[in-house]
Amino acid sequence: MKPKKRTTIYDIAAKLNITASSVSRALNNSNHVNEDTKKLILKTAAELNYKRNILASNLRKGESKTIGVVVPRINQNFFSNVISGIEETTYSKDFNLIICQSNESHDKEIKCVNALINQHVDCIIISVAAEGTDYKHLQNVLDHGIQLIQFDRVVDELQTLKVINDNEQATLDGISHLIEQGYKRIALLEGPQNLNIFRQRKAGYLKALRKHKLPIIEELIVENAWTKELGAEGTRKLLSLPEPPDAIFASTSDFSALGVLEVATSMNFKVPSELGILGYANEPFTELTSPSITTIDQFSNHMGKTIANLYFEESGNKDTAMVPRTISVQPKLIIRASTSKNQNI
Amino acid sequence: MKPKKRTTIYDIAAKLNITASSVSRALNNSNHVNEDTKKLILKTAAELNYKRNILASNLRKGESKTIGVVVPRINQNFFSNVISGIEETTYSKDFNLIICQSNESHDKEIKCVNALINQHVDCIIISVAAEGTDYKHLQNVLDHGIQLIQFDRVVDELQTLKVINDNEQATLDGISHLIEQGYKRIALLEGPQNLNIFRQRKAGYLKALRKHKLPIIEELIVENAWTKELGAEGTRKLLSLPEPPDAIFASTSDFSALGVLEVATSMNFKVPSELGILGYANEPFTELTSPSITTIDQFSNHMGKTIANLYFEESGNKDTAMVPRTISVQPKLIIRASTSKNQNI
DNA sequence: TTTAAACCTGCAATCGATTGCTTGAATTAT
DNA sequence: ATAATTCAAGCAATCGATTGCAGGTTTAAA
Repeated sequence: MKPKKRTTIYDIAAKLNITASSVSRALNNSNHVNEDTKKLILKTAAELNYKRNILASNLRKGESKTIGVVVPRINQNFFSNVISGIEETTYSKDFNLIICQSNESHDKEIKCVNALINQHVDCIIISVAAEGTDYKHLQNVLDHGIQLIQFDRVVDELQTLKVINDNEQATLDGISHLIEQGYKRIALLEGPQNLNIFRQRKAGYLKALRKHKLPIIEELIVENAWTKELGAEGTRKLLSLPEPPDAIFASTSDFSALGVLEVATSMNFKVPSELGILGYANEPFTELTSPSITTIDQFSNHMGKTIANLYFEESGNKDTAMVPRTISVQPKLIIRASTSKNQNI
Repeated sequence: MKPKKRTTIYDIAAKLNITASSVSRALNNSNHVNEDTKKLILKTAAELNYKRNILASNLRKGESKTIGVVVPRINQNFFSNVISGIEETTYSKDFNLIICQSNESHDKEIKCVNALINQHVDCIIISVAAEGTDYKHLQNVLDHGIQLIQFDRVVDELQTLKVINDNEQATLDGISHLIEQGYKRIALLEGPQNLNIFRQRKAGYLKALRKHKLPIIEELIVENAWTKELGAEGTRKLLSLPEPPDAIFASTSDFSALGVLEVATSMNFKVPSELGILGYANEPFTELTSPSITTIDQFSNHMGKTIANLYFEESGNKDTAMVPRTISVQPKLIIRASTSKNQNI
């Protein structure tokens, strides 16, 4: 690690006996520089292996061309796909991406957000942690004049741009599909109700039952069945009931659905004939289990692109004030074997 | 987005009738400031919702406390786990992470690396794209005095810090396991040989065969079977041979192994009794297929932490020159049903 | 009481790039 | 040939934080 000094515009200027101003203008392709000198400067810059110091440039220009992303977990399929989508768009616009993960911890989320504010990022994209009900740190982002875009797990009260899946509609579609297949006692494994997505999925579930005039049975609704283990535990209880359900909607995730499948198999319930299973998220493994699991695809990569585009669209019109709005991406029901009571798929 | 001006140290100084120097010193907890004024400054800073401008600070200090990461794909299980591991460590050290993906494109990789150099990152962590054999851009990183750490897919010739899996040993273990199970005609689906990891896996395969005195049969070695589709295609050819193999090592990935499994099933080869399958990477789905797939775990999250720690260790001793060295993480063979010819697992 | 040391605080330069303003030269129009 | 315009390039301030040096005050030591 020798601290070899990097060439600056001054080095180039000195070598060519001109001022740094001209060098800067040439490098920014301004038309206030003679074409010949511009070429000469560019050539010299290349020779000296010049790399613009973005820190200085951004400081001067008061922008950072950087977007911060905070997600619960980078290595969760849905989020890494969203990030990948965001990256594809931001890269094409020459923006940098700073990635943080909250690990579902409210405290870490706050620290990450503050770190990003310090960095003077132009925008913060966030999907909030499961913990926490207090969102001063997000209000703080807005107070600093930084664009804030929430996605997937959003805080309704905050006036920001939001990109979400239509969880309620997707669930409605999914449950309706179950009912059409002939399932009548449909259980719900629900997630923490402080997160909007889980509230919406529950709402979709209830709406579907009402729509099809099915009774809502309290004992078929299991709280907080987020992980595979909790999903399995909930399923064990459900299937031990005097009148067990004939279908289970693992609203929290496909992992939970996997737990359902494993318990069902071990308790000798036949899937899908005796028990239908509906998951959420279209994790890659859902098409590999036997039977494969019916689930809901969230178009995560596309969602990432939508988010990034939203930012650039919005930052385009600096004159008009930001209008808080929500873009809803329509998820898609992926029908597979685990819910095909009637036909073979 | 109102361009609300952010408070600077000058605002604080003006309010308290002191100079920015003192404010700066107070904020940096220097002991050259009176305790009382320090407290007052900190209090005022909090009141004014002051956030240090890292750009200015870094520009002045000539450091960025930022690490750049370039991987082929963010949303690939192995890489997102490594990134997650890196993040956990860098976060605890107050460093930022800028993430880029090359999408396996050499050109994009070069652009990403240059963008990171522009950003004045302190370190670049990279796993190179499959494309490309020319690594001037990485040499360029070193020439700029930026620490460079390669991982997994490394370029041997470059004198840098490297963190790798012992691919050869892992493969040796895997193939030996196959042989012990009684498989005798073991095929290899190999990856692009410009990548070190695939060369090493091939080397391990050959070494294992020699060690156990098995013949090396050219027609059982299939080039470039990287994806699930290519793996399937290669398998179709292999299983159509007059003397088909009795085991296939999908050295490129578990996805390729999945292709093998699907083709084998559709061609009515019984796994594992008639065909053993060995994958690589321990993707989550490998334990969900039927039969589950034997594979090799790379301890990706741990690898990420190792990489980040290596950087901080190295940056600790600025006085001594960097000694290029390689840290080898030992992967682990995960034995599952797809190779259990003898016993049931 | 005098001298030395310790302690605060301010001044001003610095990091590298950008940009409004100005000047001088070259070009065009009258 | 002279005035008007265009063009190129330089000057100097600016973005916000940091830091070596210097000046002034207070405290401790002689």
